[in-house]
Amino acid sequence: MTRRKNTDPAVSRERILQVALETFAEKGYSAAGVDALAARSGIAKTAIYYHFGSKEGLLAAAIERASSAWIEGIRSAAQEGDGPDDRLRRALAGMRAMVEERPWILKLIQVLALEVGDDKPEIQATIRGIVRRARDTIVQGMREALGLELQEAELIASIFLALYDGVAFGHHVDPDLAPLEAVFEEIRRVVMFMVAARLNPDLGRLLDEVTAGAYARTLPHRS
Amino acid sequence: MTRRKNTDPAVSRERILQVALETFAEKGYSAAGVDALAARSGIAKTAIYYHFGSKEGLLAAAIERASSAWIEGIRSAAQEGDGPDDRLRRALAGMRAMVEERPWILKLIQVLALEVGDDKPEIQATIRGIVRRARDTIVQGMREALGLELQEAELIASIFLALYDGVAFGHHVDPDLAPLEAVFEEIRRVVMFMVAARLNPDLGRLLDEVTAGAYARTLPHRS
DNA sequence: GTCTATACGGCGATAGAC
DNA sequence: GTCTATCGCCGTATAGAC
Repeated sequence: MTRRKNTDPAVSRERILQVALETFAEKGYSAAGVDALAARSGIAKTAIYYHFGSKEGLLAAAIERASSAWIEGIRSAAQEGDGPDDRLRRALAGMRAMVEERPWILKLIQVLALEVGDDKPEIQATIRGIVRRARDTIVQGMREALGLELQEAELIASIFLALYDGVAFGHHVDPDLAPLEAVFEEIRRVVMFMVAARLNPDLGRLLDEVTAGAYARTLPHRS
Repeated sequence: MTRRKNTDPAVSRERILQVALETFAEKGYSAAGVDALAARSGIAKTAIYYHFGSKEGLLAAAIERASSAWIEGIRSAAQEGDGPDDRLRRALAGMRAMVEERPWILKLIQVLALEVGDDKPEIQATIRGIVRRARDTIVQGMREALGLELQEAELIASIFLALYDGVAFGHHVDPDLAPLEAVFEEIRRVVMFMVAARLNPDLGRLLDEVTAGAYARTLPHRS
């Protein structure tokens, strides 16, 4: 009648992932030692290596999980919206909340991509998967919101995503650089601009002319 | 008549900085050991600590130098342009060249900000200084190009910078996600849009209406 | 003030017995 | 799966030479 400590390996995996994510978020990746993770999760250090192969593998697995929840959260928030404009607003509200309340998710993704998995094809693939999924979710969201296939939807989604990443990074570096309220409002207008320019090619050209005209009006003749 | 090994400490400093930047760029920050840097530069390991205090301090110093040259390069490229439109094009060409040819500069800045100097006020200050300088250079560039003080110029510059950072990150993660050619062309239009919307407030409102109209036209009536 | 030699503690990772 | 032991490397502190 000996009680086995852990009948299910999945339980151990979950426990480690949870502790790892908490600790990485709290203290940063490199500052969180594997020994400490093992102690905190009550699981042997070597078991971590058995499950995830390396500390980097652990980070990748933890991020994989967290980013899925994160993408899904924004997606579902957007889906509650009524009409393209409202959907975009809700999506942006969700994205902004992430930057303000859970900045470590994006931070850890960036750390993993920049420092850790630079020459590990498997980890690179994980990150690419996350980025692709995020982009494809945006594309799908635009498709649903507009009810049609947008030209260059993937390009727009990529830029949208890049803008978000960059804003999150900038806010992490210097929260006072620009107020998030204004930044996200401007992102909204920029995204609307990019979409509108594709919905009607004439409109795109018109916008180009209008912006060019704005310059010309400002500078009647140079030198 | 003994020949002193090093009459000038600045020479040592320069040598280390140069080697460090090369090695960090080549192998990544954490993968480049201080031992290797010392061996490659022919300077004792502990001398590095004498000059820069820590490995992080060394990275900060190396980035400080590199980013100055990098900002200045883009700034001077833009200044050769004739008129706002041409200046923007040249600046973007310079920025794109940086992403393609020297991606490690931005990468190292991001690493320093995200992982390394997360809780070291001095290093945080260094990074903020770089970001602020980059943003202010953009603001100044717009001022010179347009010949007037733009409303919300700092907001626009921040978003421009964020967009650039994000694109560089995305390209590092997955070069095939979106072609740089198209991405930078779209950035150009987005920046022009943001600027034009400020040059004439009516124009800003018009653009909002036009984009809103584009949606309405696409979806005459929902459900 | 500039640099070197030596030594230390800690980390990620591995090997082998259970 | 866990445990113990161990390895090699890294960043760092210190004492002292020029």
